[in-house]
Amino acid sequence: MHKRILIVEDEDSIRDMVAFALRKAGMDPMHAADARAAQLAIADTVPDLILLDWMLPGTSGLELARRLRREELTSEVPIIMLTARGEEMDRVNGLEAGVDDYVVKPFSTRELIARVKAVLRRSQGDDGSGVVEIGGLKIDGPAHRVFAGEEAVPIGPTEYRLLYFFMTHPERVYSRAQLLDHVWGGSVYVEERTVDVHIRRLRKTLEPWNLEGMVQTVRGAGYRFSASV
Amino acid sequence: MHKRILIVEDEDSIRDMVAFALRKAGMDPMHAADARAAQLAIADTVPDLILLDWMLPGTSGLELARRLRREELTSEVPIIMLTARGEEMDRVNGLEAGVDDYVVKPFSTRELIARVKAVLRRSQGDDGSGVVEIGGLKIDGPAHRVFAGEEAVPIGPTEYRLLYFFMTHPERVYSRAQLLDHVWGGSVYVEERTVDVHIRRLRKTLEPWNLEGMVQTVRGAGYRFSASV
DNA sequence: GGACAGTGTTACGCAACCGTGACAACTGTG
DNA sequence: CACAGTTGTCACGGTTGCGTAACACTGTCC
Repeated sequence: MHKRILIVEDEDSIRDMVAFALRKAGMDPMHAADARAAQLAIADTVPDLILLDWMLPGTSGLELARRLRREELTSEVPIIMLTARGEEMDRVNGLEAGVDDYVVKPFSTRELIARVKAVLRRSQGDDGSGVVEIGGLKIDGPAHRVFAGEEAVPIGPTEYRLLYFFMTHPERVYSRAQLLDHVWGGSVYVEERTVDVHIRRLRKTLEPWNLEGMVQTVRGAGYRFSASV
Repeated sequence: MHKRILIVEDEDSIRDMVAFALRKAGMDPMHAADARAAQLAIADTVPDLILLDWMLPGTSGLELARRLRREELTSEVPIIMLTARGEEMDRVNGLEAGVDDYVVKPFSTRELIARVKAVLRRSQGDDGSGVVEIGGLKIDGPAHRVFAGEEAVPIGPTEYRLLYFFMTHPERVYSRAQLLDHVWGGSVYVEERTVDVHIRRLRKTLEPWNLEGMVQTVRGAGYRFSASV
């Protein structure tokens, strides 16, 4: 789950500091010194988040943000602005341009990482409410309920926990042992094949809505939950 | 509907001032001087809201907030942080830890009370009138009455409190322990199975209006009150 | 194409969980 | 003090969901 973060910043010292912090936090930093380099980098690989310096040589950060919003590929990539103190006045313009958050220089790397994580969380549907929705399937943690579209899905406790884990960790393969750890809780011993059976049961409960394809088998590796069939 | 507010603050003067203001506003203040005392107080009775000083001797307010969020019983008790000016930098950390609001010292008691009320209102689906209506069932807090459509529903004290809690916290699962804490009040010890019996009694009182389906069992998790069947 | 490992499917016994009715203790009232 | 209303607890029975084994099936590698 290495998140790719593009840093658009002309000062080397700040760029290196941020890159180091991001790498330490398990993310994958790329960088560009100005707007042109940023667009080239994005054309190559669309990042999961962009850290954008307000003041850039040539095209300003604000102008770049506006452009990125207009492009289809980048219209949903979250942007965090790096601003110097005193530039805060322009917050309004930033919000208008679709910026997701601000960090005021000088900032601690801890604060930056916290904001990056928060924005990433928000951008992936996890808004902290405990409700996750993926491909027509919705799971409501607090209410302990599952919906396929508008209909409630009857589901047992273990199937529910399994589905909840999958929906909060989609697009990723988990071995039977890992699933036992996360869903059953590690301290109890059950056979690995038990996972298979519950996978089967989960598929069966999703069958009436033709969603059983979301639970996918990866031969020799485990199971994956995915929106795409 | 006396709301229990826990004040976690080591300075006597502030604590007393806040307690006095809260009492005047019709709430029920408890207090603790540090994190340890706070946890003991909570173990006795889960409050409806926590006022938490940022700087505490020993465990910091932030750390305590994180802990409380992890505990099932207190995971949804709203927290308002009391911070000194200049500590605002750490807002990010606070939001991450699930803090609901901030009040910056020095604050007026009027402001504090306003925030407390706002947060309390937000934390339960209460618009302030004390009257809640869900799916044909209406509960009138001030009048201490329940209506199914136009008809009054005869209901006992405990059933009433249980129903009131459910109707102010619908669409959400509560374990028996949580219900005991919120409806019975925490400081008394009763068996968890007692909840079952009162659930049963509540269902029976709602039966003549075919509303017993609103009280739902979630096997292995607890009970939920919901308009949808 | 044959052998084998990996996976899907089904059936079954068991344990956990929950609903229900009965009952005794408690409370307040006249 | 008697009585009605209310409450907490217990015990029993039924149901649900669970883990496991056994077997069928599928894909892969030589």
